[in-house]
Amino acid sequence: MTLDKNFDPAAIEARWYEHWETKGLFRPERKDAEPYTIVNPPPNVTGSLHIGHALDNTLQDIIIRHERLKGKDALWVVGMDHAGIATQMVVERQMGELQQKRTDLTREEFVEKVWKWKEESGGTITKQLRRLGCSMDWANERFTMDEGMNEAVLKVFIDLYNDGLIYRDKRLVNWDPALKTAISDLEVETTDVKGSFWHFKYPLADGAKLDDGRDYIEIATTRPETMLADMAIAVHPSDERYKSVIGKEVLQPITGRRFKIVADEHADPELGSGAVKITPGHDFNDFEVGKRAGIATGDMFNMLDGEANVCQTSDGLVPEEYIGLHRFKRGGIDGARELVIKQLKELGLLIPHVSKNKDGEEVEHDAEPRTIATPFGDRGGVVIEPWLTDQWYVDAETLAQPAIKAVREGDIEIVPKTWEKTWFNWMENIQPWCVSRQLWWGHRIPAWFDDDGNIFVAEDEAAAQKQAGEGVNLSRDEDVLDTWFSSALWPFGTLGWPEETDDLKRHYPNDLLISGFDILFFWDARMAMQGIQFMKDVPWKRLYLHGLVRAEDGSKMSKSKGNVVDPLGLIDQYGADALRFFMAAMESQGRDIKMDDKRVEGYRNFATKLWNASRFCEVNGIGASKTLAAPEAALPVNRWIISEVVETQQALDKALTDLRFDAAANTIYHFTWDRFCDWYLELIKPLLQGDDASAADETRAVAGWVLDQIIVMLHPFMPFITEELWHSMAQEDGGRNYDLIVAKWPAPKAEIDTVAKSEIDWLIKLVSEVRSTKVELNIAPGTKMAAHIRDGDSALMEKVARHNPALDRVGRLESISADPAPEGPSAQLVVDGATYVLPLAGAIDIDAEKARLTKSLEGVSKEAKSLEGRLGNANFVEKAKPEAVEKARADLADKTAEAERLQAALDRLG
RNA sequence: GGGCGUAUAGCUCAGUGGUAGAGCACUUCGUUGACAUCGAAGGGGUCGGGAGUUCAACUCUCUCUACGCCCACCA
Repeated sequence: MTLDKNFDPAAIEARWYEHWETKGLFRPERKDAEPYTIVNPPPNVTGSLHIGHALDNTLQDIIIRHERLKGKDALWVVGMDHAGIATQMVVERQMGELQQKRTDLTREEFVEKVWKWKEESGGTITKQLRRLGCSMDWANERFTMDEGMNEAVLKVFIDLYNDGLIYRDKRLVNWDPALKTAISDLEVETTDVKGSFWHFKYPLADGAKLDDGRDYIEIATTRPETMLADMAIAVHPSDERYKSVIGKEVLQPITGRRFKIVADEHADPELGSGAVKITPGHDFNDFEVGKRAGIATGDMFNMLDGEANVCQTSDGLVPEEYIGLHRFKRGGIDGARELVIKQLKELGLLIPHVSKNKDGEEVEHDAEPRTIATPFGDRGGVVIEPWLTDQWYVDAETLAQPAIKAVREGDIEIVPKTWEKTWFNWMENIQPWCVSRQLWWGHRIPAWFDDDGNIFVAEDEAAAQKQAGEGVNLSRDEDVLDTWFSSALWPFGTLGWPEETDDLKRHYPNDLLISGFDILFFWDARMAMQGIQFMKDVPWKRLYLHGLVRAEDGSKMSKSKGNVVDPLGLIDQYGADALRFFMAAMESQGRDIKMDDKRVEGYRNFATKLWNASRFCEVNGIGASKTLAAPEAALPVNRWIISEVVETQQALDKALTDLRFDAAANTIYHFTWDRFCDWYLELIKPLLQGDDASAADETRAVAGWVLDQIIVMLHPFMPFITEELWHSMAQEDGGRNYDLIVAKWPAPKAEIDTVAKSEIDWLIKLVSEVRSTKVELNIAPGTKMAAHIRDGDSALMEKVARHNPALDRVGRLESISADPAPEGPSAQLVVDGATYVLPLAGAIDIDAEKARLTKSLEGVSKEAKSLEGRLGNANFVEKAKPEAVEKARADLADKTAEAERLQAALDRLG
C-alpha cells in the first residue's frame, strides 16, 4: 500500500505544479490540434492574490484544463499589467518613507527605479497563481510594457490619431488633485456625502431690480469657493421671477467681476432660488451652459491649480488673500470655501437657513444641510475637481458602434445574457475616453509639439522631426497613456501583433473571455472596441461575466472593514483543490458568491473521500485502466456503473459547454460520492473477494477504468489530488507513461444499458428499504435476515440469484426464497411490484410495523388520489400533452398496485 | 430618473409548466479493515404578498413589498 490514510494537500501541491511547469505541460506541442484560447486578465504588477482572483482564475483553469484534456491546442495567455497609477504610488510611497520624492529624480531615473522595483518586488501574484494550480503559459509570460506590447501601443496610438479617432482637446476633465493627473469617467466613484447648501445674494449691477423690488438675485450653491471663477448666472427662460433681468448684469461680491444673467434650461426653477451661478471652469454642467452662453473654452476662468489650491484667474480679479489657499478646509486650516462664506456673511450677503429645533423654536444656520453626490477618485481617494486642461481623447463613440453590432449580431455571446443590456446601454451612451495621464510610469504618448503648439504624432522623435521639418524645435508630450489603453490590446498584442505571426492567426479571436463584471467597461468593452478596430474581428467569441466573492455576511470584502478572506490561508488550511472546487460549485450564473469556510471544508472532505476510495481500489488489486474505452462487461453491476459514467460525462460536458460551473462540479461530485463510493464499491466487495475469478477480474478492470474516468473528469476542478492518484494508481503496473494534465478526456464508446440500470436501481431500492425498515423497527443494522417473496415471477428470482452475494453483504439478507414465509411475526416491504416478507426472530413491535406500513400506504395513496383526480378531469385528458396523460396513467397503475400490496401487508398483520 | 438582479428547508444556494433538491446545521443509530475529514436512517419548505394566463404555476405575465447592484443626475 502506497497511499497514506489521509490526503495531505500540502505534501503534493508544490511538487506537481513544478513538475507540470518544468515539463512544459501547460502548453504541450499540438500543432495539428484545434486551437483553444483564453487570455488572463493581467493582474496588476503590484497586486497579490485576493479571493476574486481565486474565483476568476479557477474558472479559467477549469475551462483550459478541460479543453487541454479534450486534445485541443489549449493556450492560456498570462501576463501582468504595469498599472500606471498604482505602481507609481507604491514606489513614491517607498521614497516618501526615505524622505524622498519623485521630483527629486529625473523622469528617466524615476522610471528606472520603478523597473527595478518591478524586478525585485513586483509580480507576487504570479507565484500565488501557481499555488492555486493555474495552468497558464508561463513560458511566454507577458507584460503590458514589454517590447511587443510597446510596439502594439505605439501603432494603435498612431493609427487612431491618423484616422482622427484620437485627438487632443481642451475641456473639463476629472482631475485628481491628490495624484495630480486626469482620470477617466470610469475611475470616478460617486458617493453620497453630508454637505451644505448655501444661499447667497449677488447684487444686481447698474441699479437693476427684480420685479418684486429686490436689488439682488439669490443663488444657492454647494461649492461656494468656485464663485471666484463665476462667469454668469443662469435662470430658466420661462421663470417669471427673473424674466425681466435676463441680459442684465450682476456684480460678483468678492471679485467684483461683472457678468450676465442668462437664460438656460439647465436652471431648475424648483431648486434653491431657481437662479444658479455658472462656473464653467469647475463644473461639468456649467461648462455646457457657458458654451451655450457664448463663452469660448479658452476664455473660461480657471481658479485652481493642479493641487486644487486657488490661483489667479486670467482677469486678475481674485483677491490676494485667496491665492494659495486650498479649495476647502484641510488639516484644520480653513480653505477658500470657508473664507468665501466668512466674507459674504460679513457683507450681509449670506441668507441664513432657518429650521426648527426640537422645541419648535426657529434657529438660523449658515447653510441648509444636504446630501451631496460627490465624485471621488478611485485611487487617490479625494474629491475630484473638474478642471480645464488639454488632454488626449479617444473617440469612443465611433469605436463603440461595431462593438455594439458584434453583440447584437451574436459575434460575441455574452453569458449570462442579462448583461447584454448593460453592454448596449453603456456603449450607446459612451463619452470620449480621456487617455492621457500626468504620470511618469506608463506608455509615454508618442506626440511632439513645436513652439507654436502644432502636434506631430510619430513612432519616434526622428520621424516627428521629419514631419515638422528640419530645424523646428520639438518637445515631447510629457504624459503617459491610461493603463487600460494597453490592456485593451491584450487579446492580440500578446499574440505578436502588429506582426502577422502564426500565433495571431491561430489564436485570434480568442474563444472565451472570463472576467468579473466589475471590469466590463474598463477592460472588456475596450478590448472589444480595439480588437474590432485593429483586427477586423471580435477579440473573443464568448464573454463570461461572474460576480463578486462576498464576505460570509454578504457584505463586500474590503481592507478597511477587515473582512478580507485570504485565499492562500484557505489553501493552507484545506488545500488548493478544495478551494477551487468550492469556487466552481458556488459559481452559478448571475449571482455573487458568499464565502463559506464550512463548504470549503466539505470539499476537502470530498477529496479525502476520493483518496480513500482509491486506497480501497489499491488494496483490492484495482489499478490503472488499460483502455480508453470502457472494458467489456457482463455483470449488471459493472454494466450499470459504465452507463453511469457515460451519463456523467455527457452531463459534465454539457455543463462546461454551457459554462454552468456549479452544475459541472455537482455532477462529478455526486457521481463520485453517491454512485461510485456509496453503491458501486459496496456492491462489488463480494465479487472481489468471491470465488468467481472471471467475475473478479472483470470487476477489477471495470472499477479501475471507472476510477480513471473519475480522476480525469475531476482533474479540471481538482488538479493536484487527481494527478497524484493518476500516478499512484498505476504503480503496480510500472507507472503511467504520461501525466494526467495531458491525458485524454473520457471516451467510453459504450451505450447506456437500460436493463442493467433498472436492475441495479431495484437492488438499491430493496437494500435501502431493508435498512430503513430495520431502523424503524429498532432492529440492529447488522442483523442478518431472510426474505420470502410474494408475487415474485421467475425473472425476479433470477435477478435475486444474480445479486445474492450483494444482498447478503450489503443488504444483510442471508437468504431470499419464493417459499412462503413461516407463521409468526415478520416485516413486509413492497418494492417494484413484489412484497418481501422478513420473518423476525424475536418479538416484533406490531404497532411499529403497522405504523411504518400505514405511513407508506398514506404516501402512496395520496399520490394515487392526486393522479386519479387529474385523470378524472376531462380537460386534462383532452388538453394535456398525450405523454403527460400516458405518464399519469402509468404512474397511477403503479401507485395503485403498490397501495394494494401495502394494504394486503397491513391486513396480514391483523 | 433609467437599467439590472435577488426573494425556495435553520443557514448558503440549485431547480423544472405536471404534487420540490443539494451542501452545511439538526435528530437517532453505527468502528463488518477504503474512509469518523466516515457510514446508515430521519425530521424540516402553503417555493416573499396579490392578481392573471393555463386542464395544471414554485416555474409564464402583470403588480406590490423588501433587499442588493450599475449608470445618469440633483447648481
